[in-house]
Amino acid sequence: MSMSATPTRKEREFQAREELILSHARRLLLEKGFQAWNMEQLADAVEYSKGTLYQHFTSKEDLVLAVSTDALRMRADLFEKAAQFKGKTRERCRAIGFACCEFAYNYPEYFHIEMMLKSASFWEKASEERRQAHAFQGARTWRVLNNIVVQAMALGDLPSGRYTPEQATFALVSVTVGSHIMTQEPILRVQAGITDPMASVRTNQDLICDGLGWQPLLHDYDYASTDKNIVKELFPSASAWLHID
Amino acid sequence: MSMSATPTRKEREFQAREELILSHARRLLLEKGFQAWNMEQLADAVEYSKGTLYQHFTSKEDLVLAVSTDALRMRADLFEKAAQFKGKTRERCRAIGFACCEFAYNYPEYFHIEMMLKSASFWEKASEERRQAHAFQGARTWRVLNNIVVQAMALGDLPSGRYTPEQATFALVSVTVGSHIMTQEPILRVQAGITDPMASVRTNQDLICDGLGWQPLLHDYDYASTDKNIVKELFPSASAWLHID
DNA sequence: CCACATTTTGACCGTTGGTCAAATATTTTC
DNA sequence: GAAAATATTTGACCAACGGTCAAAATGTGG
Repeated sequence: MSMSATPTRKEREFQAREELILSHARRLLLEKGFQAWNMEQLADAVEYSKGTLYQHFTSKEDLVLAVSTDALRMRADLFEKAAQFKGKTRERCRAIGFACCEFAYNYPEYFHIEMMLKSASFWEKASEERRQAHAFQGARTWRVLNNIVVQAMALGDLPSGRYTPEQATFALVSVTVGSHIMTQEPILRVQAGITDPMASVRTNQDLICDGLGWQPLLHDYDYASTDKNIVKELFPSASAWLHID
Repeated sequence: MSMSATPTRKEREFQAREELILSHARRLLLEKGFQAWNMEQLADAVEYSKGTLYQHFTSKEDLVLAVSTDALRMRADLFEKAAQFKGKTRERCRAIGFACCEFAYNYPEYFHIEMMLKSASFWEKASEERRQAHAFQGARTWRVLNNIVVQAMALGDLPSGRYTPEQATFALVSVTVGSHIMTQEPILRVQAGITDPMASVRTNQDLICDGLGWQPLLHDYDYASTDKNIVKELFPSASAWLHID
């Protein structure tokens, strides 16, 4: 019965078990999607019973939302790290693009899950707590990118007359999400002749930035050098998904 | 036992019933999504039994895929109609943008369903016939847009050195899908201050076109006149979703 | 060692997608 | 036009699964 802020042994055990459950659920989601596994199987995997799972999560949807929010938190972390990059505003925006690819490489199932959250009656079945946690992490990623856009306009790198910062940020978010989803569509990949999905995503981001008139434009500057620095300083492990010919 | 190509009475009745089922399923999907209705309820609605439904569709997923493909066919029809617009290549591309908004307005549930198709184990449960039908309609929409891009490059409206036609088409498809999905996200709508979703989608398409250097650029030409003509000639009913201040 | 509190369990429930033998309707045959 | 043959429709039934809860197991304090 501790009144202190430090967790008791019980509380720590509870937390450790929750992470165990989440890690196994993440694996199942990655391997099988949402439908092709059930709570019984997950209970077997973590070596607890079904009833115990429901002490941590109100429903299967609540559990999946928790997995998704965990991933979203990591993405926000990567975004904040990328935003620290020293350079012009467009270079920093570019660093965010790398962060998003780094994330997508490590959590390839994430966008699928995120799409499920939008369509189904997921939100009704999830607990209020987890809904708020998800919204909070989503707001973090938005804020990081929007801050860079605001600064770019303040500095004059990005024309401020035609589009509001929010419009520009929204365009970047939309093209990024859309590109990640579309690159994961096998049929479209063949039609569009895509061999390097991450490169396609970043190309589309460049198109939006150029369309916004974000200086310096793609072909007026040596972004190859920028990219080298971003990778070296922020994402040394990016070579796993970065295909440079 | 007719050997002729014209359908017998039975075949016509079967076809009519299939359309009845599809129209009720479409309504249920629109009102309740995927989970919040079951095959029993659909059977009641069409005044047939569950068993009869399964003579038309191999599974609930197969049925939903059929609804989705129907919608996709209408979209392809609208695209082909829009591509006929007389004008510069970028104006025709713009007409496609209008077609997509017209479609999204009439089938607001479509993108949600389309996202379900990507994530879940939908395809396994659907019949081979319906899978092919869906791929065919998808290919139609791609082709229409890609043709315009190819022509634009041939005419010199669109620089052909930097991006391939497929890359340009892919960028437009990605930004469109991403924008439609994102505009349907209530939280993001507040964050981005979006009051007119369709306008946001079309703005993002313009940004990609400008980024590609598709002449004439957005602010070098009187596209307001173009838009008036597109609406008048192709989509007279667009006033329902077109908010012009 | 016992009494009490907490945690864990898995049998059980309701719902739902899907099946199939029986009932019903339709067509063919004589 | 009645009986036989064929085709269609039905809804009871099944299995799978998310979720619940009384009982068993475990832990705790005296």
